[in-house]
Amino acid sequence: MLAEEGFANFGVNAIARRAGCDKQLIYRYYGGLDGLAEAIGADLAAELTADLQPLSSGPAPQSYGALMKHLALSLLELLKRNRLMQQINAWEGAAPSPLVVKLIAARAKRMGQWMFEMRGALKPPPGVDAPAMNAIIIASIQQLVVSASANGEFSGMALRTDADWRRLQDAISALVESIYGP
Amino acid sequence: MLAEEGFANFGVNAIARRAGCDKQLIYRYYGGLDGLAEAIGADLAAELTADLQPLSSGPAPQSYGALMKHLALSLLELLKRNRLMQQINAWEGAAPSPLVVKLIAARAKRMGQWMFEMRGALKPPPGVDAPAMNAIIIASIQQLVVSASANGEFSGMALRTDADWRRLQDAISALVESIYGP
DNA sequence: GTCGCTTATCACCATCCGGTGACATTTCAA
DNA sequence: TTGAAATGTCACCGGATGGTGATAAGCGAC
Repeated sequence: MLAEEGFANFGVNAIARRAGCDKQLIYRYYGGLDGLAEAIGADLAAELTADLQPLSSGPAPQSYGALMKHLALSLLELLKRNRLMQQINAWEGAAPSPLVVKLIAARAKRMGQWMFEMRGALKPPPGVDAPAMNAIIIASIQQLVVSASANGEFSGMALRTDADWRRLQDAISALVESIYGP
Repeated sequence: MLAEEGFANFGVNAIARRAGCDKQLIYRYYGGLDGLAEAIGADLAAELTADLQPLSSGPAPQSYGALMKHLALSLLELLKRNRLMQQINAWEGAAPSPLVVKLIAARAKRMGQWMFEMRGALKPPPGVDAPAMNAIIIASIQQLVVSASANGEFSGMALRTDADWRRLQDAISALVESIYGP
């Protein structure tokens, strides 16, 4: 329900209606929305772990640039598929409800671990503010995926067909290379 | 009110309460929320025009790279200051209500005009997908400003103090240069 | 003054929300 | 069989929402 409709009408009544049961059961078994958020957070962390698993299994990248390219493109694919994570991103800035905050924390923790594991001993080239650059790259990916899912485009760039997305992948690849080298 | 609280509790009752008048007046003078959105849209367009005005008055950039750097940094400053525009960006992906859609359209139109005027005859270097690159740059700026205003950071990069923002400016400058040249 | 028009205020409606208490039903062990 | 615990269902509460009709207050023209 969160993945499909977001956090707009997310409440006890709507959940119970959709689940086909009485809302009282939500209070009895989860202790209200707070407890339910806890459960959803745990579920999301598990799902995220499963999604991240295959991405770490390939051959280790040879350079920091190659690593970041892999990371960026992987994140793009993962976000494109996972509508719940899109919604979390979309609602992060709009309505930071306790539920959203909880889910963001669960996601950030898991993502950080993954990044750390994959980085290993690779170092960015000197003279480049890698954390800032990476923040810019990740931020753009998040924004573009969210806008694509909401409007099918961003700032005049269409993001609907596979060709559109391939174009974006190429641009991201070129951008990462021009920052960190091949 | 939109700038401060966003679109979360934006309704006839809340507006009337805040304005210190009866909600009936909103229906009488604006024809409900739809008409009010129209008026706000027009107001936003005017405000945006005023904000964009001084940015176009400087010396014309010498290269496409210099132009884009100027555009990106200007957009960053403008967004940082204009909380209403932050809210619009934040709510674009979350809850595309008719009001948000109207405001987005009003903003996109004005921004497009501005971009077109400033570009003039400058051409990007060959072999670079400039629209895609620009979309990435603008997307990252939007996401970073929204996250900064909501959380004070993004993906582990703090965005609170002036020094933080200067660091981001430097990164954006370096990034644009590495794409388009100096 | 008094009429008519614009302006503002109030009371009210149906609907939804989160939350709670009381009741009916099932399950299962003593 | 009986009785208690677990489970499911329903009705209700106060408060909020969007929306509308009736009523009162100001105010200028004749």
